[in-house]
Amino acid sequence: MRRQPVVTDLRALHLQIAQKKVSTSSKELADVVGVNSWQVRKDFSYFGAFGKPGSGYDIENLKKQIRKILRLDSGRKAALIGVGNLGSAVLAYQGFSLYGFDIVAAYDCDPERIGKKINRITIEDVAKLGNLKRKKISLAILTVPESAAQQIADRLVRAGIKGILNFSPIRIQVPGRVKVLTIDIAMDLARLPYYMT
Amino acid sequence: MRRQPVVTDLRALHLQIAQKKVSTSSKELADVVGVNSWQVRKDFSYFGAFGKPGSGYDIENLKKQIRKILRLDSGRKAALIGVGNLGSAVLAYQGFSLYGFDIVAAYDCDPERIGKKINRITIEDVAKLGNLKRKKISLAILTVPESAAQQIADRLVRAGIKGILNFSPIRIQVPGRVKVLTIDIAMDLARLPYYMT
DNA sequence: TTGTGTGAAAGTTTTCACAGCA
DNA sequence: TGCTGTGAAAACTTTCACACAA
Repeated sequence: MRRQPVVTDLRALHLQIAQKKVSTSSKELADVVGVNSWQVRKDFSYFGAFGKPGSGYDIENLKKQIRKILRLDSGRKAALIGVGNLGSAVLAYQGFSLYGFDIVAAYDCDPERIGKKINRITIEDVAKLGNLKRKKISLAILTVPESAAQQIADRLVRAGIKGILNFSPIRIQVPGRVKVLTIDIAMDLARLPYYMT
Repeated sequence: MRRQPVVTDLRALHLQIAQKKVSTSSKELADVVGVNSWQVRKDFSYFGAFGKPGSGYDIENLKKQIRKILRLDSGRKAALIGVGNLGSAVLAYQGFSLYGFDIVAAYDCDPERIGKKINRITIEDVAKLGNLKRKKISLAILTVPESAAQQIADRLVRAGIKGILNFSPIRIQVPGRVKVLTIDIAMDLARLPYYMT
């Protein structure tokens, strides 16, 4: 499978909706995300033909199509585990609805935090992770300390989670059917000097 | 230029140092980072020949070489701008020294926060961003709200910053000589459902 | 005329397999 | 023998340029 800049087009579309536009072109989308127009067209062509020659793309329809491609059309639910500074920042962040999904639950092991509310979500005891399945939550955001990450990941897998966004700087081990995406902030920062003059 | 998994090898090396090992092989490194042994060798070969046939790599020497390749050998300094939840989490994180650099300054605009200490760093007034040059800081971590990101980025560029790790979900505009790496958490999460079964 | 969708060319990365050194 | 370093093949991605539909 290929890289997936189609995601970035979703954000571009939202910018154009904010400008009350009804249709757009591959050139306009490309300018917003910083690529070439034929890259946008090629990426779309991999999944189908959504535009009209001469007039471009209907924004509402294109948005619907991209959401379908990315499987963001069925109101995905996510849970966040570990409500420290990083977890709180992610919980408070408003940008998820843009992509058609919501963080609907948060878990922590600290009794001080359990029961408190952040952004309308009540923090639950991590012992209750088992209820993820009942709540039909399939995505997890893992913002726990490194030492707890693997153990919590195991429990997430048992609770039926299918995708994990992992913020701890370790490679967590999961069965092949579960997709993990790791964000290692220190490693990302370490990449910068190589590209600096 | 090519992708840069050499960075991930640095972490693997540290794990092996923790195990008091003196030498290692491409196979061992590959297992830790989750790739094939010939991928590790090919990546190294792009920069030189660091190993000995039959016996593998001397860990201390390899670490030195990788740091040199990634330009992490000259004690790089970084500043963090925006000490909200996300900024605090990054400041508190201990993992940067692993890659040979340090966050040595933090800035915010909130008078409540200015003067406070997190992880031995005193938060300064964002009005004093100009002193980055004097402090020989060349990297910045941008954890300010989306609305302030471009404005602060402009000031970072004027203060001589050469690389920015940007956590706001916008494409910030900088001169070509400045390298920006953007981490968009919502977009990363949006990528997951596509890969889920 | 304008702007899509795509086939073919160029460029890059990944994978393989093995010669050769310690 | 054990493990590196690398040339050559395969796979993939990016770029280009243009036929054609509205």
